[in-house]
Amino acid sequence: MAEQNDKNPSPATLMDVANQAGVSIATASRVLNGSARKVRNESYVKVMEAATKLNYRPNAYAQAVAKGTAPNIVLLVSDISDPYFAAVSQGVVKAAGEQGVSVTIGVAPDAKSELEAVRKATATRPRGIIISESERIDAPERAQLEAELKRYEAAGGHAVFILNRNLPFPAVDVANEVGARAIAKLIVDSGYRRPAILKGDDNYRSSKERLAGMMAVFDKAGITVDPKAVANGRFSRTEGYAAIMQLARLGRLTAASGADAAYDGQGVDCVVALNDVMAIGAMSALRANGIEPGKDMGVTGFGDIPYSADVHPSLTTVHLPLTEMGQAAVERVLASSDGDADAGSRLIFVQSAPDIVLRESLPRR
Amino acid sequence: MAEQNDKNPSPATLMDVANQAGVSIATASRVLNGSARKVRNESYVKVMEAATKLNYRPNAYAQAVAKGTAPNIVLLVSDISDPYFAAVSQGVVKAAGEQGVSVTIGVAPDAKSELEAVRKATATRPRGIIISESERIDAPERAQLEAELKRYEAAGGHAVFILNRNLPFPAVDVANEVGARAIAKLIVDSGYRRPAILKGDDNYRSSKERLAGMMAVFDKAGITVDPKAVANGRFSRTEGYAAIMQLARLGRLTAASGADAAYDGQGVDCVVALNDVMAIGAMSALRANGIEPGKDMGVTGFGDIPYSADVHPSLTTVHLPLTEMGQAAVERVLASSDGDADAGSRLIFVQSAPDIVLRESLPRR
DNA sequence: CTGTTAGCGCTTTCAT
DNA sequence: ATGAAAGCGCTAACAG
Repeated sequence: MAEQNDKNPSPATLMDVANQAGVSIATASRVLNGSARKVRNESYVKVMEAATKLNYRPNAYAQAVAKGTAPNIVLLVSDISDPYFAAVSQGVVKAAGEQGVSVTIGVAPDAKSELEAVRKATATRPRGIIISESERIDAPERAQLEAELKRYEAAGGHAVFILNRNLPFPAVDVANEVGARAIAKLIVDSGYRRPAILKGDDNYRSSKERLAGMMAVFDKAGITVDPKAVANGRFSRTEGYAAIMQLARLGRLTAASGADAAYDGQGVDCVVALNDVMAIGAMSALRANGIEPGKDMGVTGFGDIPYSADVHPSLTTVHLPLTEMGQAAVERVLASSDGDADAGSRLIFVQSAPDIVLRESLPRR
Repeated sequence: MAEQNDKNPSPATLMDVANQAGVSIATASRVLNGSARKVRNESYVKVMEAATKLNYRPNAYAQAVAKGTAPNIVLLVSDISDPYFAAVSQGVVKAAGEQGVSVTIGVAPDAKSELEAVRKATATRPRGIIISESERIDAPERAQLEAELKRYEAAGGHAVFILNRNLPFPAVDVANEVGARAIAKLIVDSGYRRPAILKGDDNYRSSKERLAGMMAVFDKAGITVDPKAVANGRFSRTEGYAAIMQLARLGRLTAASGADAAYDGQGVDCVVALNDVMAIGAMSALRANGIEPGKDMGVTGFGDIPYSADVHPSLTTVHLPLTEMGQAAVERVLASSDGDADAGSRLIFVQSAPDIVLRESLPRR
């Protein structure tokens, strides 16, 4: 009575397959996973049959241990439910998938969890670590993060940031300033003169560059942005909303609110957000204050996340190649990890001239 | 001249730490990773110091191989950039993070890639596999998928579906029908009589149940849904858009288009989408046909994805606890995997009475 | 409490 | 072309 129990709770191993096929475990390994198959056709077939019959699946971890390297890359984002990250992630996953490497997505909203996440990630010795943050976080953890990643690199890993060039690692970048100039020009040309600015942390490159580009154009047009109309916040819907609520509460937005209004009591005529989700949050807040965005006040974003076309009113913004940015990051990681020595410079530019997307939130006035 | 080269390209191993600390590798393992620390305080300190100095990070894969189990769960979604999945994913990542298990997100838009993804996933022997699909896919791969997952379960794994109870695996579920009834009632009570329905595949439970719930209410209200006003599509923005375009092209939507119009030439007075992204796509398509959603025609969705509040007009829909659904899936996976034998029934209900969210897309008429 | 010693499943020389 | 054997880094009995 052979105990050939069918519901054996453990998966077939390479050895099982080898036995079943009547070959050595080494041979089995060669046909199932190895590279150059120097295996006689006969045994090749036997092994394949055995594998199919036993439903063999290589243990990815064991392979990783034996090979000393893992077939995955990890992607760290601040928030998956933010459409910006979703779009970037999509590019990462797509590109990685095409190369047969899987991606582990980690979510780290703040510096502390980010450091933890990186530590966990390095413990898995992935081919690469891609970090896409919503802002530059100046925290004590920052130095540790850098050290950790440096060690990871020294150990043969590859770290790439997306839109953050503050740390000494390769970074995917876009022509933020060019895009900013373009939309600022549109704002001016459309007849707006008193912009409120919703920006991110000054240390976050993207925010800084976008701001610089816009300011240059405003200056040239003779517009001096009133500091009373500038608000800070993280690049999130919530903070875009909060920023406007705050401005409204202080009476800065409209002339009606009296002397506190920005621009010498005239109030602002448009809200310029340095990122789409902030713009979307801002529109909601404007409405909460009885101001109809796209009508009583112009609004612009930056990024062109997929849903910016669906919001109310649809958002006039700067198109950024979000998906491509994710892909570029993967390419860089994989190229470096394929021994491509120093695969290019530290900055990886994607698309040189961001297009501006004209929609309804910034009507000519 | 000690060759104590600092830029050694390979990370410290447990052995390095043990040597450095002057203890056995077993002891080092105990203090660094093991559970019950039965280690003398003195050696504990020495090991910790050595570990810090050498910057030791356990090799997650080696641990997994040695332990025979991995500290992660994999989440398979059809599309990360879909806000529905983003919200669910967020719940999954959050819940998993709290338990110290990391999540690997895979993207599999169709049956074929899904099967592949599951195969890759099982090769990594994760604690669990959570599958969140946008529809039921009837394809030959389906049987293989089931077989694969069954094998995975037999090997001690745990598979959980989110909103798909067609396969014999645990599934997170919500009261679709109740929600559907509620919104149908709202539609009727708001004065609408000639709904167009945008549904998903009939084999996809969520779509089917929502449809059934609505139909029951419409029937009772004496409304017979005109088959000419019913369109199929996947649960995506694109297909919601396409469905409406198609209906418009056939002249079904408005009385103006003549005899082809649904409801005996009267045309429809509202579009009822069985999911939010379809509704959003539909609104865009309506506009493309000169019909202003929320004004000329009512629109409803189902799901209450975060951005449904921001679209134009904001969407009246049925709230689904998206994040909680993700969390519930994780809890089930972890509970089962913690030996909680048969942790509950096959269906995991989240929230029994879906609320309906009143916004602007369905004004009283 | 701590060290020894087997493995975990797989890859990879190194012989044959 | 194929097998034997030595690891990969870590865990887990099993003695002390």
